[in-house]
Amino acid sequence: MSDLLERLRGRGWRMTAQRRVVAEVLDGEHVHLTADEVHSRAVAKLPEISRATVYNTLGELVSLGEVLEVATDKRAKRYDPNAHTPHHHLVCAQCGAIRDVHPTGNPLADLPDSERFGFTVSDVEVTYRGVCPNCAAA
Amino acid sequence: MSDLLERLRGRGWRMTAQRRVVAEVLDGEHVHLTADEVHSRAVAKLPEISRATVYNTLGELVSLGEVLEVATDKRAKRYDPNAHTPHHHLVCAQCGAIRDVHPTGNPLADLPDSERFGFTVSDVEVTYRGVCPNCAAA
DNA sequence: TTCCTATATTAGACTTCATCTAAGTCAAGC
DNA sequence: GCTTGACTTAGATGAAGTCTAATATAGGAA
Ligand SMILES: [Mn+2]
Ligand SMILES: [Mn+2]
Ligand SMILES: [Zn+2]
Ligand SMILES: [Zn+2]
Repeated sequence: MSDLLERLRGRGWRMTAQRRVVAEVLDGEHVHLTADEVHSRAVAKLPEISRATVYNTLGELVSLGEVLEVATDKRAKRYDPNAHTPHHHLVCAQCGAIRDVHPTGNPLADLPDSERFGFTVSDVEVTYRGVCPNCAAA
Repeated sequence: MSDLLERLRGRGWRMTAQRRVVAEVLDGEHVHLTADEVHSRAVAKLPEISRATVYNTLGELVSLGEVLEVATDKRAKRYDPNAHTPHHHLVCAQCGAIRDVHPTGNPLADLPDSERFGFTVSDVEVTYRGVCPNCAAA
């Protein structure tokens, strides 16, 4: 994730303790935290960081294309640092756990012109739903 | 939609003016209204209907499987009366307009076992994004 | 038809998630 | 070290949705 920090500095981002901590919290694979979860974890490293700054920073990271917003359930949005390798999501309908997945096939090619209603289609998002092994065991 | 009313009555649903009006408002193709939009349109037909009743009724219709909740953008949920013919959605990124679409292909088959992480996968939802003709013209 | 009651409706308080504001702070260039 | 415009903050505000407890009514019973 210091790649990220380098890129951000290069883009003229002013580096602050708060921003560094948010970026650190977002490091890892299959990471899809809510803003509140990011805030809790950030507070553990930097007790005085405010919710507003977490929201501001996440919003900036999204604008810069470094983080994706995902809205898999109907609750709080989640933030996905895996923005540079296209992927889709597999969501547990019970506990909300999310995994990154890479299906084969090309869903964009599967939408015939007759089903495009004159839209310019640029993107497709596939969400698989099911029950995770943990929830199935319980 | 009187099909719907018949089915609901058959299931022991107590028929009230409010429920009838909500069901009427949801009639049609490519209908994906927010709860607030349903309420506004219902008020036009039955001025004293409350927001709580609209939310209650929509929730019941969803539980009964007669209406689907769709969360295509990060704003209010939308309610989709087209629950009996499986379909996906094409969303205008600018104005939020939604069309029902029927892509070819079988995305469930496109998720290899190695990408299922032990989940029991039961459902897949495909959301296409683009710009509608209206927004492209403007 | 009238009565009864379980079910439905209502206004408005409350919750959650998110954004905004205006005052204070500080990173980084000079 | 200064200066300054960008950053951070607490708390107010807003939007979407849920809950509550008082009131009304659909539809079956008599
Ligand atoms: Mn992801
Ligand atoms: Mn639809
Ligand atoms: Zn689970
Ligand atoms: Zn549009």
